[in-house]
Amino acid sequence: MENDQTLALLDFFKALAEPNRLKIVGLLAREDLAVEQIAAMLNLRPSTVSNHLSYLVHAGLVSARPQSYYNVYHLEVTALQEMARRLLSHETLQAAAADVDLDAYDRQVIRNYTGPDGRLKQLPSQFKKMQAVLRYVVQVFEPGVRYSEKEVNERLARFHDDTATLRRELVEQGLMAREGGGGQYWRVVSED
Amino acid sequence: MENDQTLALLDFFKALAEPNRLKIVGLLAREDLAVEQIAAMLNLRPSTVSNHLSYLVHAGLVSARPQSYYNVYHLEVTALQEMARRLLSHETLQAAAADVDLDAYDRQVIRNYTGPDGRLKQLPSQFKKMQAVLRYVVQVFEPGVRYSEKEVNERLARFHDDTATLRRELVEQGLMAREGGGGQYWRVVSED
DNA sequence: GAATTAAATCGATAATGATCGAATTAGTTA
DNA sequence: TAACTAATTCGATCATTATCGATTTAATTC
Repeated sequence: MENDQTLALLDFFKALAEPNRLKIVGLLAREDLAVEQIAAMLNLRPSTVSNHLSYLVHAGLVSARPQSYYNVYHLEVTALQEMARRLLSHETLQAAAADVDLDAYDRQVIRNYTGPDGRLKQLPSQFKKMQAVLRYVVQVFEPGVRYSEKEVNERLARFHDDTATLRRELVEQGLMAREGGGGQYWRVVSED
Repeated sequence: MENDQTLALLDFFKALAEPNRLKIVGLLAREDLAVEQIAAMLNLRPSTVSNHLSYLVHAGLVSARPQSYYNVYHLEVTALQEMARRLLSHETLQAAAADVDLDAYDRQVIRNYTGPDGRLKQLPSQFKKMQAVLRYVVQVFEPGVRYSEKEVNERLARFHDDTATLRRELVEQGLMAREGGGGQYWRVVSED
């Protein structure tokens, strides 16, 4: 997590992920109310309602206005709609996974399929795992450099004897490209 | 609660109100993933991830597609945006408080201020409570009927001797209206 | 058919949170 | 100043749930 944006999003969801708090928001959508009034309507003790309201205030969905010697709570409709609007954008969700270790699975597969010499003990039959292996081996090719088929095979041979399969899969998965018919290969750089 | 719409809303919030589940959604926003992959990325056991995914599936935010002999999970972006859009409408929130006892607070105030004879022991000084009392006493007037000031006082006297204050407050709070200067009063019907 | 693999389910544990009553705070009325 | 009122905070209890390891299920590979 770590991310400010995402923490706010989490507080937002936590605030609304409880039945009585949803009801409180529904009541405040009609009119401003004091703790005592909400407590009577929901048949809860004022201390309980106070606790619920603290979640809503912390999420910025509700504000308290002192009036004479009690507090009147008010729904911040704009804050709520702002959050909802933010949910409609794709970047918001991707940011939630900002600090996740995206390569952890690949490393796990590599660890299982390579011996102490760094060579592949075998080629995975599973699609997922083959992809992880391919993303690993493709790193021996420099972006922007052209390689002959012989050079490609030499480099792939460091990992496994079946260089033909590796080469074909690399092209099929779009990690490398080949000039039509000729012997020129190069690494494709992903846009991620 | 009881309400289908609201229950779905609650499941939606519950599904997203947990840090690791938010991260899973963020990961699935990039690409479809299998349980094992997610588990490696988040450094959690597959059983834990499976549990989290069941919440997301139940909320309709994620779907599972069997592929060879494992499951590939997919983010239902449209379902998520549909929920977000629903949040932007006011009716959705009001529906959350559909089955709440809106008059519970008023009854509580009336109970505290009336004696066994049904008369008011005193008039509340607090604004909130006075409003509750006024909503109570105004019910002795029929909607659509016009009353002289004398008739108004007679009816209010059933509740308290200070009929002048009650009459003035009823008009001030918009619960009754008076014809300019003349002695004609009538009950105002609220739109709620 | 036997061994392997991914995922789900189950049982247990530890952490979080919903709720209440009691005590405290702060502002109000008399 | 004293008594009152609304709200918050505190301490305790009970329910929910996040997590793990072990077991089970189902599909795959050899």
